[in-house]
Amino acid sequence: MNKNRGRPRGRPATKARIAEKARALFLAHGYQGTTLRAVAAAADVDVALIGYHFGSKQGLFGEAMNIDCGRSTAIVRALDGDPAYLAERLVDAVTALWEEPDGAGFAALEPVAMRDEDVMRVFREFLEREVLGRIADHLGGRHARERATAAVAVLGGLIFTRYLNPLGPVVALDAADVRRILAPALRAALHGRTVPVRAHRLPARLSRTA
Amino acid sequence: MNKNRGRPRGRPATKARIAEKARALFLAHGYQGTTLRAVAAAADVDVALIGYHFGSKQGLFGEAMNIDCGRSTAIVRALDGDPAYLAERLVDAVTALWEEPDGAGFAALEPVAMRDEDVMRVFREFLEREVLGRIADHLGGRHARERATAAVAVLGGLIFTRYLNPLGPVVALDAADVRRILAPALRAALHGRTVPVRAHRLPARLSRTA
DNA sequence: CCTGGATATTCAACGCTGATGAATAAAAAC
DNA sequence: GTTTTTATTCATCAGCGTTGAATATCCAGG
Repeated sequence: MNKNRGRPRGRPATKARIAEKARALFLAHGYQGTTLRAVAAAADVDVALIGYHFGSKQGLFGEAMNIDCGRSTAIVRALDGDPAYLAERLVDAVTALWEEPDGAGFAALEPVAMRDEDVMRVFREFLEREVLGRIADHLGGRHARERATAAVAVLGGLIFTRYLNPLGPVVALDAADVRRILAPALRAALHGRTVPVRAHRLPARLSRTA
Repeated sequence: MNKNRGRPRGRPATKARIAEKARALFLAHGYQGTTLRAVAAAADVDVALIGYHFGSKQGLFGEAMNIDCGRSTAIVRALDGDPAYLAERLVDAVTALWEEPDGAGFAALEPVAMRDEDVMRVFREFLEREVLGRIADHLGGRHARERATAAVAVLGGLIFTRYLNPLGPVVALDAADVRRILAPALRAALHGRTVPVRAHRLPARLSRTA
């Protein structure tokens, strides 16, 4: 009568394996693009076991993507340290600012923040004065303010797509992933590199598309 | 033999009625929250008729939301052409999308957009489905989705800091300036470069500050 | 007027999704 | 040694978007 049913022998870390495979699939294909059956197949497990361990797809998502952040620091302090990793520290500072564990982060005012004009103005001033201004001062040089503006645009993009108007694929990342994939862009913004190849021919080429 | 089947008498504007009801439902419940069967029921029509008129759910969304012509396709068209200037074309496509001269751009819904949860949701789905998905498909390769996510974060930053919650220094730029200072960041995001120097020492260095 | 294609509509089914209750086997508690 | 708790599979559900076929009306050519 016996099939593969019932509790298996030993203590296989099945739940952890499911979460691990789920995380990889969520990162690769996004939330909608990842089916529970695909996760179950990757973990070599029945679909129903996911429901047993995690309750629902959202429960699996929440647990698999569990943000491990436990950092708290201001943007300004990110300016100190090795200039080579300034971009990484700035990205980390933004994520840490929201995802502070003890409810002290900006995450508290997340849900309704977008509809409140006052909150948005606070935001604007924070980005413009605190972030942009300090970054520009720190960078120095001829085009410091332009480069700082680009950097703030990138950081604002992180804030916008992850917290204020959260996009699934951005939320799916943990803080380390965010740093990894966004730091290169922020570094390019900070360094203010121009077009690396054949820059002089750019405008003519682009005039048609724009 | 006759049922309710076949072409009805007269010239009922069925297609327009479907799009109209669909638009209301998309705004009320979002893309995922709106089922084709609900739309069909609201329009007093069979589900299959939607497929006949609009091809797919995405087609219905595009037509109902008027983002099919010259809007989402502007992003798609930017994908064609010299890969070396893909970043420039994408930045231009976003600015052009808002700053279309004849009032046809997104600028029309700008003032109230931020406070309207429904508009934001549509916007979110536009970014996630139309922009991120198409960029990921176009890039291909192993980390295509990650790189597309980074790119959308950068483009979202432009949208956020220039249009939705306008920051003075960003608004002060013209379209050419925006392209010049933001294209390097977007290019880095698209190429998905990792840390250029001493990458292996990164985690230890950051653990203190972050 | 008649006829034949083009058009618009419903019907019926498919394969897939996420979810759930029941059966079962091992482990843990008593 | 028995009972309870835990982990797992199986079988099935309703709902989803999509598709092929049937059917009724419109419209153009004779």
